[in-house]
Formats: sequence, C-alpha cells, structure tokens
Amino acid sequence: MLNRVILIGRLTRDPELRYTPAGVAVTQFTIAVDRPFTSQGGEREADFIPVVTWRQLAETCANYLRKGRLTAVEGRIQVRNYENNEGKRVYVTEVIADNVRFLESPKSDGGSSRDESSSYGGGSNGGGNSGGGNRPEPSYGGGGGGNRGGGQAPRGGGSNSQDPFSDDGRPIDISDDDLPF
Amino acid sequence: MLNRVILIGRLTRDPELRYTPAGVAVTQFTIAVDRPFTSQGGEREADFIPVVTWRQLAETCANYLRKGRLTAVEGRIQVRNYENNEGKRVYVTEVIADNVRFLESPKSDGGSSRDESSSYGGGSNGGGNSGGGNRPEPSYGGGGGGNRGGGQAPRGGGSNSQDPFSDDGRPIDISDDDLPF
Amino acid sequence: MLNRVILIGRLTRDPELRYTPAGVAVTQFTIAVDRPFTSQGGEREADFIPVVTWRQLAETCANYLRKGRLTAVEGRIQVRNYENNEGKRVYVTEVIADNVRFLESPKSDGGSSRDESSSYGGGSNGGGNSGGGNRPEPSYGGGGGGNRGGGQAPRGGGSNSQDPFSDDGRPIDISDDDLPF
Amino acid sequence: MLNRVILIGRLTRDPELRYTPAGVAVTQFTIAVDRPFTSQGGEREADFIPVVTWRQLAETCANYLRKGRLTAVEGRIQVRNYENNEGKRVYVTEVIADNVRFLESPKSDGGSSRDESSSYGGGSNGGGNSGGGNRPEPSYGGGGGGNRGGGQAPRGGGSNSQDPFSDDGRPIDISDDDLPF
DNA sequence: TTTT
DNA sequence: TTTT
Repeated sequence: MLNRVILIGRLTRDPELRYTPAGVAVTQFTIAVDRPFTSQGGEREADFIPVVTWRQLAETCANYLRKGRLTAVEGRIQVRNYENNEGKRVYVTEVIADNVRFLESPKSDGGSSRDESSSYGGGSNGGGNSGGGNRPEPSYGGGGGGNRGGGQAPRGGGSNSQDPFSDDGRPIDISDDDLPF
Repeated sequence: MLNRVILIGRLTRDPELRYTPAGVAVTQFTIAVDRPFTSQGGEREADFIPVVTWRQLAETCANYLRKGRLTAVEGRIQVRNYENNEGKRVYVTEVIADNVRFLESPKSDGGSSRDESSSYGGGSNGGGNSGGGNRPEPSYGGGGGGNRGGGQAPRGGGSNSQDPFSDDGRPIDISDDDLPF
Repeated sequence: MLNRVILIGRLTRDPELRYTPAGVAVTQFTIAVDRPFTSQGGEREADFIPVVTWRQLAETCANYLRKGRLTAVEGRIQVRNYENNEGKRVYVTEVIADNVRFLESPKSDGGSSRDESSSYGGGSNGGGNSGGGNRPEPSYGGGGGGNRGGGQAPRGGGSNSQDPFSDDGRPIDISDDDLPF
Repeated sequence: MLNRVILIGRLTRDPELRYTPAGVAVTQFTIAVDRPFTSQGGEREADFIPVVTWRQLAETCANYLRKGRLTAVEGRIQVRNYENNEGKRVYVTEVIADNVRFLESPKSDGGSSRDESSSYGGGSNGGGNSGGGNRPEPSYGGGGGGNRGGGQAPRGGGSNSQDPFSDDGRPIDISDDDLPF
C-alpha cells in the first residue's frame, strides 16, 4: 500500500539506455550507497542498488548521469522474477525511480567519461561549469521529475520469463503494448 | 550516503525468528505491498519484499506479527551476496528494518474474526513459529523502535558464502562475533 | 530539490472539505503522530501536523477519513506565509499530501463518529467489507493515489495575504485561476 | 506512529550553534528546497524549512555547514508551541534532524578553486559564525550520522514554555577540538 | 483547538 | 529575513 525509497549515492558505471520494441526508453544504472557503519575489519562497505527509470526520465538520466556522479533517487522497490535458462526462477529487486536529482555538475571539460569516472570526485575539476563535451546540461544543475505511480518494468505480452536486462547489447526483448503510463 | 525505505503492506507468512550462534535474534518475514497501478489484465499485483530485523526488534516482531497483518516498515535496502553450491554468485536484496509498526491489532483468535482471517487465504497458522493467542500484546497496539544505523546482516567470520536464510529450520550458520551494534 | 514526508497517525478531527472559487476541492485535516519517546513526566506526546490535499484526493479524503482514524500520508512540506490583520507575517507549515492511505476501515455502521473513535479495533467486524452506513467504501480498504509533483496551495491572484484556512465555514477566499495541476 | 522527512536543499544562512543551560548543543538552520513546479508567473519558488539538530550532530553541522551549501537532511517533523509576550500561542514547525549529509565539500577558499567560489559568491563568509579555512574537513565529503529516536528538544528543568530560539543574540562560544572524524 |  |  505504500512503497517509498530514497537513496543518495554514486553511479558505479555510466547508465545504460535502451528502448523497448515499442520505443519506450529505459535506463538502468546502479548506485553505490555507503553503509552507515564500518565492517568488522573497519572497512566502509556499500550497497550496490540497481535503479531503473522510464521514458523521459530515462533519457534525462542517460544524458546527464555518469559513473561516479553523486545522485539522489526517489522511487519504489520492485521485485520481479523470471525463469532463467535452467528453468529456475530468479528474483530481481530494483528501485523504480520516479525522481532523480543530479547532485553534482559534470565540471570536467577535458576528458573522456572514463577519465571522469575513474577519479571519483578527484581528477581534474578544472574549468568552471562548462560542459563535458558533446552533451547539453540542465540549466539548474538538478534534474529529474517523473511519472509517479507510474514507472514500472513493462510486463511482456507473452513471456515475462526473461530478464530484460540480461542480454546487454541490443534492443531488449520486452513488449510494452499497454504500459500503464 | 543515504538509504531509507518505508513500506506498508501485509505479511505473507508468520515471521521466522532465529538466533545466530552467539545468540543474536534475527527475524525474517516478507511483506506484500500492492503496486499503485493494475497490470495489463487489470489485476492488482504486489511486490513481495523481504524484511530482516535484529535483536530486540526481531523478538518483538516475532511475538506480535502474524501472516496477513498490516504493517509499516522503515529501514534501509541491503544487498548481500553469497556463492551458492554451484559456485555461482547470488545477490539477495532485503530491507533491514529499524522501525516496525503494527497497524492492526490481533483482534482475537477464537473465532469471530472471519474478516481478519479471510485476508490472504489466512486461516491455519499451523506449524512454525505460530501459536496465536498465547502471547502478550503491546499496550499501544503499536510497536517497533529499534537500532538505527545499526541493524545489518552479520558478516560471517570466515564464510560469507552461504545464504543465512536458505537452510530453514535450525540455527543459522553465521558468525556474529563482532556485530557492530 | 527533494522534499518528501511520510507520516502515520490519527486524525484529530473530521476532515474539512472546501472548494476554491474556481471549484477545486481542498481538504484539510490534522494528524496526531506520537513521538518516539516520552516526555519528562513520562507522558507520550504527539505532534499535530496539518495536512492538505487537493482535487480528487481531497474528495476521497473527505469521504473516507474520520476523526481518530489511523492514516498514512505521503507528501511534501510546504511553508507558506501571509500577513495577518495586524500587519504581521505569519508562517504556516503544512504537508501537501499526494498519497493518503486509509489504514482502518470504518467498521462501525450504527453510530456517530464518537462511537467510532471509542471502539478502536473493537466492535463488530462482521460482514466482509460492508459499508459504514451512508458512504461508499473503497474496495481495497486502502485509498489515495494522487497528483505528485502537483498538489500545492493555490497562490492567490492578488492577495496571498490571508490564511485560506483561517475563516472556517464558507467558501475559502483564494483564487485558483491557474493551478499548475 | 511514524514520522519521517527527507529534504535536499541549500542553507539560507550559516548555521547557528547554541547551548542549552545544561550545556547541550543545538544547531538551527534553514534549508531552501525548490518546489517541483513553477508558480503562476513562471518563477521557481522554494520552501524555507527550519531544521534543528542536537548534540554531536549539532556541532558537526555548525562546523561544516555553511550558507548556500547543498545538504540532505533526514529527520522528523516536530510542532512545538509557546506563548509569546502578548499571551498568544505560537506554533513552530521544525524538522528535527537525526541525519545530515553534506553534499558539497567546501573545497578551499584560498585560491585555486575558481569554480567553487564562483558558484556561491564564495570567499568571505564575513562575520557571524564563519571562520573559513581553518577547519579540518571530513575525509569523505559526507558527514552526519546521529542519534535517531533520540534527537529532541531538551526538556527544560522548569519551563518548557519558552522558545529556545527566541533569545537571539551574540556569537556563540564553541570548541571543535574533538570532531568525531 | 487536538488522535489512540 | 531567505539558497542556487
């Protein structure tokens, strides 16, 4: 009846934008959220939490988020399941985001995104607010918005039995005929 | 850096209380949270979200929560992983709760409460931890409290490579020598 | 950039439904939320938090919420201000709800709302989902939904300088020419 | 029974640290949170939300937060009231924070960081609580932690009937010798 | 002005 | 009285 999640953490990789066969944008990324305590060995551990965004928000995320960027995510927990190729049911837990806030401006202007991401807050921060190469930046430095009560994993017409995110690379094999948003 | 979850839903089963070898109480249950929209076929689906509580809160939950009961859970998302017996890494996502609120009072167990038991195919609470009726109830009808910034899955001294919740039945195979709380 | 509130508590009074001059429904109520600790004297205190809902959600709340009812509210904090009749600026903090969940069914069917609130989980639960007297009930026993990113206090065309909730009784003195939702 | 708030916004001023007569640290600040929509006139408005922190967290906030800094706040809504000097009851709504995250590092104020200083009219934080430059910074760029279920208005020995923030006055006398990180 |  |  109520399902709300708020996370602040850093992207572990650049986001992945795909399109469903019907052309709906889906972006997937993982954010690392440090745990509020240290482990036995005194190390700070993190939880790596998969996030999914849909439609307009998916495209904004794909455009503006990059590996290492500090990000706030608001959404709900979704648990979907599918049968893998060994006939075993696999459960996948993701945060379906309806609001994403970019807490860091890109700043870098010189390098590739590899450069940027390898630094993790370090690296050359030089050069004002100017843009990272070829992408437009949101005026506010914030972003997000979204389709609340809406965003969700599309349920395949016939087969829900495949992980839409398992076959990286090409258009995902899901149907989106009647997405409820 | 920030990781907060709030859920309201109903227990899919009676909670399971166990103890680590060092005697720390752990309770696991799953709550079903209806999605805020209907599926293609017009059915209302739900997410089944695993919840873990520790220590005092674990014992309170084991005492007062029952299958079908409407419950609010506050906590954080934790993603742990272990290697299964086929040598494959398995990821488990759970909500580590630090606050649980009992939104329904037990009402009686003798008979009249048809209404109550009809939710969730209820009825026989047989086996396991159950045994309705013989437990004290919290005066307020609420519950919870907890160890924030604390609760977490204990990380085994030597082997983290086993799902502590996979072998239902006997004392779980985890070490808790230095639980950080 | 992010503003989210989740509350569970009980209505201190029946909700008040009004309409703006342009016919937009607004419902105001206060929920009492017990504090997670006791006061000096060992008494359990509560915060009394004003909640505002708009449009469809306002009407649903007016129809189904009653004094004493346990309720979950999701929304954002809004601080508005106006100048009172002594020329002094007054600040009003409210939760603008976009999701409200009814955690208790009405149950009573005979009596007044006084009767209702005194029962508290008691009373006859008989007869499935059947309705409390003269009002339709939501099928699920839940309710809510709403206009996220939307709901907000309408800002008066000319004068924002009056508390829209101060003169109980008749149509509120606010303009809603271009409510952004 | 449940009361949780999460905010991300910017400090409108430097935080104010004080001590209760019994020596408990209290820090107050306001964060501006942009609304998720624009007003009639197309302007982006904000809510200005007062935040209170206690004890260790108060001192950390006083040490590391500054006007303009992007900050995440987690806590609960508290509504207190007192009688003002005209004998009228005044209601004050604040967020009592138990977790504060510093989303922007100070970066330095000495020289190189053009980028940084240009964004906030940086540099001289003149007067008040400031003292730029001479404080250690948290290694992670994050901060916070706190006393959950704890943070609360200290209950004065005799009179609770006074606004602890009413006697604004002069610079406060704090030490930061033993920062917790 | 407050709910249970 | 407000931040960017």
